[in-house]
Amino acid sequence: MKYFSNKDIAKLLKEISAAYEAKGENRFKVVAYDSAATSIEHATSELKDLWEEDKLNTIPGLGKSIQEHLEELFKTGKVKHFDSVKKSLPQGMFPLLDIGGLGPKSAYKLARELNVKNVEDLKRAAKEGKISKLSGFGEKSEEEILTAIAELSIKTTNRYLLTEAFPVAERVLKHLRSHKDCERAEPLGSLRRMVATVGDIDIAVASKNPKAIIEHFKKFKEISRLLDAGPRKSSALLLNGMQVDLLASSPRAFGALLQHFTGSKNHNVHLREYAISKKMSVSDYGIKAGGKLHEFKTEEEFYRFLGMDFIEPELREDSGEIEAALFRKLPKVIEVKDIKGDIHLHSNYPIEPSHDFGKDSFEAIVKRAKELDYEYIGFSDHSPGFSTHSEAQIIKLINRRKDKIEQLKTSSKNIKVLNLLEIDILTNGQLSVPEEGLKLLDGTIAGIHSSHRHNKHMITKRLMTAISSPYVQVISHPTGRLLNQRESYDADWPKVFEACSKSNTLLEINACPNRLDLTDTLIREAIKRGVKLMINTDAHDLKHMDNMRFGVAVARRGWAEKKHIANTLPWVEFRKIFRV
DNA sequence: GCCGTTTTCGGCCCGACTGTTTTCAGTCG
Repeated sequence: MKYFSNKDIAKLLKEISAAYEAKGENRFKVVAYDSAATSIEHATSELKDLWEEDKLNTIPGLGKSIQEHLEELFKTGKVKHFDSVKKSLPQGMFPLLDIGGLGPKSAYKLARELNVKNVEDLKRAAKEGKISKLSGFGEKSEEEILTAIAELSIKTTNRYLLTEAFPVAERVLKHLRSHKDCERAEPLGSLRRMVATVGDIDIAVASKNPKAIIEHFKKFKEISRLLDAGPRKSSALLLNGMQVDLLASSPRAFGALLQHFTGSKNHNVHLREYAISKKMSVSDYGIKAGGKLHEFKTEEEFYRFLGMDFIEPELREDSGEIEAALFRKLPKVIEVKDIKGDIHLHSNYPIEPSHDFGKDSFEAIVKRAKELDYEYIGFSDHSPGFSTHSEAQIIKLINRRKDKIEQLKTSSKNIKVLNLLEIDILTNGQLSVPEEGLKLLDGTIAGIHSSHRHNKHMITKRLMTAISSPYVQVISHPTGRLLNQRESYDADWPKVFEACSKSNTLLEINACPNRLDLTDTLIREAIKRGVKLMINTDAHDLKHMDNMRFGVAVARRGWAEKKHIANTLPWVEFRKIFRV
């Protein structure tokens, strides 16, 4: 049977939402399906896994009815009710929903009136001038449709890594800040919330002259097409296919704008519903209460006015943060400055020829670590190939490297150095370095680097074996995901967490921007189960050592506090984890 | 269809922008 990924399911629910809207169903039902779909798109666990663990109800917006439909989907591969809903409509409307600017109503009308079956048909109809003849459509909309169809191919379907999106945002910000009336310009939306991947770039500007800012924005060199531009809001598609949304407001009301545009959407909806219950009304202009609009320069004032604590952007996912803020129960989440060391670092030390190793020397890494004010670092080069070396050879190589690192330990002032290796958890669960070799090290980081497609049972077994080893202190990138490339593998996480908690094995939060692994939801789950974590950059290059902030961000999204993260400990405490 | 420090019934965020209109519907975030 077909595997249904979150993406597939979200698309399916969006189609059902569109179908209901086209049919003129209760609009709240339409919204319910749509928000369930959005919620699933943003979920960081696969729904199939959650369903197997009976935890579908942890996804906001999935109630009894949709959960039952999903159960049917996972069991039988289809949902009879969905099929019958879609069947009563022209099938050609669904492919049209991908076209920007076309919603359910328009897609339905076009599919029905023009009998189009797909995007190609619609393109032909537009070129023949058939669309502009329909009531409700005109020449402009016909033109818009053709443009939007042309853009389908340049608009990438993938979401962007934070490291891809930030530089683009920086260029837009630089352009905006060059205008004399720009008082502040900030990246918001999922970028500010540090979601692992972002779909577009949202930017807010504080200015006494928003109109001038919008005019200035329109002149940004990288704009391919302006999607819309009003007096305070504008959207544009860039040459690289990314979309930028810009919102400008007076500095007086910038707090509410920051809040509004940071999202998430679900957070805002929940917040506004709460406001209504208190006879207030929230918008991006401020908070209306007692017939008066209250404006806020900062978000702190904004949240305080609603009677709650300030909520860090990374927490705004409508996963309990509003209730926590009301009851002063928000976590004091970890910050970059709390980090005292980074122990997953790859050097250019040639442990064996033709090995995957880092770009920089031990010495250069030590120097950089000192600049970052770290108290300790760990060299965790990959272990020598298991299949290409005998045990004796592996031990010899580890010994040789040990000598080099020991020298470094004595010569390095003001920073402690750990002699570690990142070893492989082999397909049979065994470690890639024999016990005698492990004894030569201060500790090990173990990770799965092969056979990622093993089933849940096998992966869990492999992880459990590594966790139970007295020589393994840390499990690296525990889910194995590579954003936009490879899904997480499946493991029995509750079981893994329990084992880690018992053996005091640390789970890594890998800060590499295309990993961010553990994921935010698993971090939160792990913490609840008493697992200790640590954040490492897995740097293969000095520059990568600066990625720590992404690891900290994902930890924050998982509600991690300083006390949950082992490498916030000072050296005297931290060393106890290792054999030093 | 979802959800609950406002309720298990009866509500459901708020506003901008566009095009086709003569006051609004559709789409988007």
